[in-house]
Amino acid sequence: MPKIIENLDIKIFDSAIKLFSEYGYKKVDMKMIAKETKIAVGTLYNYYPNKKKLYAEVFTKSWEDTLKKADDIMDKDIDSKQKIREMITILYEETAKRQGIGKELIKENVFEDNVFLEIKEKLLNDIQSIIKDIDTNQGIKLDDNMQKKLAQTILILIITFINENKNEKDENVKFIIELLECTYSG
Amino acid sequence: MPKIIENLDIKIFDSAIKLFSEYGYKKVDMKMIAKETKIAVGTLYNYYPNKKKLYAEVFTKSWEDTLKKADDIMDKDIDSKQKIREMITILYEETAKRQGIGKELIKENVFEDNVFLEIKEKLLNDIQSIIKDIDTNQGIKLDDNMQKKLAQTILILIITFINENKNEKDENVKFIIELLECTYSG
Amino acid sequence: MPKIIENLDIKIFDSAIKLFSEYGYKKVDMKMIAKETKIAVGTLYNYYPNKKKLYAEVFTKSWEDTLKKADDIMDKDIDSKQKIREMITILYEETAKRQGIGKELIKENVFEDNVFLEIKEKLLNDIQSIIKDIDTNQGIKLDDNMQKKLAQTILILIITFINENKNEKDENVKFIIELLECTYSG
Amino acid sequence: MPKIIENLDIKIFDSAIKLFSEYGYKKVDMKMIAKETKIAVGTLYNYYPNKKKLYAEVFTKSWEDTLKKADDIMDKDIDSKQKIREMITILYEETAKRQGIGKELIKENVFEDNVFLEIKEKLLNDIQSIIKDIDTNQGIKLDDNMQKKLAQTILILIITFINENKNEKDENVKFIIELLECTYSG
DNA sequence: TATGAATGAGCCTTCATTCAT
DNA sequence: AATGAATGAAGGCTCATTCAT
Repeated sequence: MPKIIENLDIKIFDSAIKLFSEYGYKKVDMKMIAKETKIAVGTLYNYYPNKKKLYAEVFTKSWEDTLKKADDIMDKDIDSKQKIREMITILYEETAKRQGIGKELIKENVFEDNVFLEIKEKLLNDIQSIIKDIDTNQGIKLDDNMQKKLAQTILILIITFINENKNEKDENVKFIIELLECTYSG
Repeated sequence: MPKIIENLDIKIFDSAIKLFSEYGYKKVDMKMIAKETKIAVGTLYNYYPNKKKLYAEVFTKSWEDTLKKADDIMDKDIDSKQKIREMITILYEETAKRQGIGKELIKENVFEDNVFLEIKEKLLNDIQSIIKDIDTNQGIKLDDNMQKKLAQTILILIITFINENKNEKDENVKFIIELLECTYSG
Repeated sequence: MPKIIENLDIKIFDSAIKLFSEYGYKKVDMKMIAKETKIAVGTLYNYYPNKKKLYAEVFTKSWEDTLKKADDIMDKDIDSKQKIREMITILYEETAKRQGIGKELIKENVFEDNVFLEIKEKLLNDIQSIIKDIDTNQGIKLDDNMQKKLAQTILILIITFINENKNEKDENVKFIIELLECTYSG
Repeated sequence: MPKIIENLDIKIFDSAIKLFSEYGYKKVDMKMIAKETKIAVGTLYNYYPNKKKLYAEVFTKSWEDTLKKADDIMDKDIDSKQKIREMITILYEETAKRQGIGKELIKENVFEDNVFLEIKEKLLNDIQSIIKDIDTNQGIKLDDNMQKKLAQTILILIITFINENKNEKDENVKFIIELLECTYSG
């Protein structure tokens, strides 16, 4: 068995997530990631073929994780208002963990790469289907385009508030929830 | 014999705004701006000390312009619901003109520079004061933090929808207005 | 007028030809060329878009030069035997000037780039047409494929002998000429 | 438990010859050779100290093989004209098998290593001694330098024609033979 | 002041080789 | 002896900025 550092892919991933979150894609260079992981640059390339792919991986995986947690909530047997609350809360908390990475969802022109568009689409679809779910439970019927815009609103507000109003988690979440509820009752 | 060019600072500014709007900060290089202005690269540096400052200038000025237009609407003697509508519409249209530039408001960590934070703060303050105005007219009293978040929401939704739902101007504007109105009635 | 180094394209070209001749494509790096030219690396890229293109330029130009000289001889009003002699001699002398560069004609798989195949094709065509010319003058009629192989033979022998039998210019040239003449008389 | 593999040196050699023949020195990397041999990269280094040496080995051995076959023909009891034919034919066929490897004989400055010069020298000596043999049989006396150049010519033409006129084996061989015969009769 | 060529730090990526297991 | 992950020097290219004219 060869020289081995355990779970190096994960360690690299973690360094990358940390650095990308803090500094954003551009300012992080491969040497930084290697240094943070305490390995040589070349080693990175045994696990991720290039910087963009590494970023894409970090980006995708972390959002997928988040979505999984959101889905888990959807499956819970609780009333739909409560569901919304928990959902927004979990999305908020997870996104907060990786600030710099959430933002890439907005500045898509940094990457012509489709990975980002795809994951965003997927993310929005998921949120939208959660909204649809809630709609059904509440006996309300918003049209598709409305649902889509609502999903976009939720996502972007989460990202924005995390960055803008750093220490107001509870108010931020409350605001988003109320906005959503108001839409239903309005 | 150096040719003397009149209003060169403005000409450079115009080229810069055009290019940054279309391609965003990163993809525009100083040569492009020089070429568009039909001057030499070196000349740029006689008017703007570096790329970042030039961008900041462009960014600031163009948003200030927009805000002026929004203020004009506030001074109009029309009912406050109509005001909201016109306001959102004008913000939307102006922002749409310079996509690439609007987005920088979100990805602020690209620049450690405060110019962007400052202008954003100013922008939000202005929108917030417009909201406050409307509040007063409607006899409603939202607390400051609420107002601030509402301002943030409006701004970010405009930027987002312009980028995401390009050809749906009317629906986009309508959605934002309704969201806002719902908040008041809710 | 900006800072300027006169004929820098030519100076770079000359450094490149010198280094590529001596060390071959692979071993020469852009920094070496810059250093030899006494300029910064970036400056190279103002004149040649990348290493491969620079090499291609050097390669093409130097062979075109050689061919021009060969053509001049073809136009001379001398007997065709004498023509062969002068032709081979000039090809030999010119090629000798840039050893390392001649050899690229053989190891074409280094570059998938067509520039090299094209210039080789052109070179062989030229030599072949010279051969055809001589044929006509001598009242001999070799078929095309034969002429082509003869052209290949001349070219490759020149390159080979220059590299292998460095200090035997006269014998090398004589050998090639005799080989060619023997073909005609045989 | 390390698995012990029999004749691993030979297996590596075979993989290497196959890959170098097909792709040339540069494009083949150690991982490819390891993969082809179905062993680990590290294992290669237990048998060959580095890539260059492995290549040199492959190169040397395969040419030695070829030469042995050429020698066998020399020992045959057939008329010398026939000998030339068979000799050229066998050299051609063998060289064709390993294109990528033949070419290294020309671009020797890729390697400062002497192995290539040595094997080339040996190869040329062998061909030259075959020529000498033929000379004697034909009662002709070419001087040494002439013989050497003839040997160089044969070798280089074989390599060249294989690469340039891929599907013309018979014409290629015929051309080389005639060139050689013409020298004798001229 | 205008010019635009010159500068060079900086960054991604490759791959032969090493070495812990 | 076999493994294959880890290493890191090396090299191509970019582009904001400088500065001689």
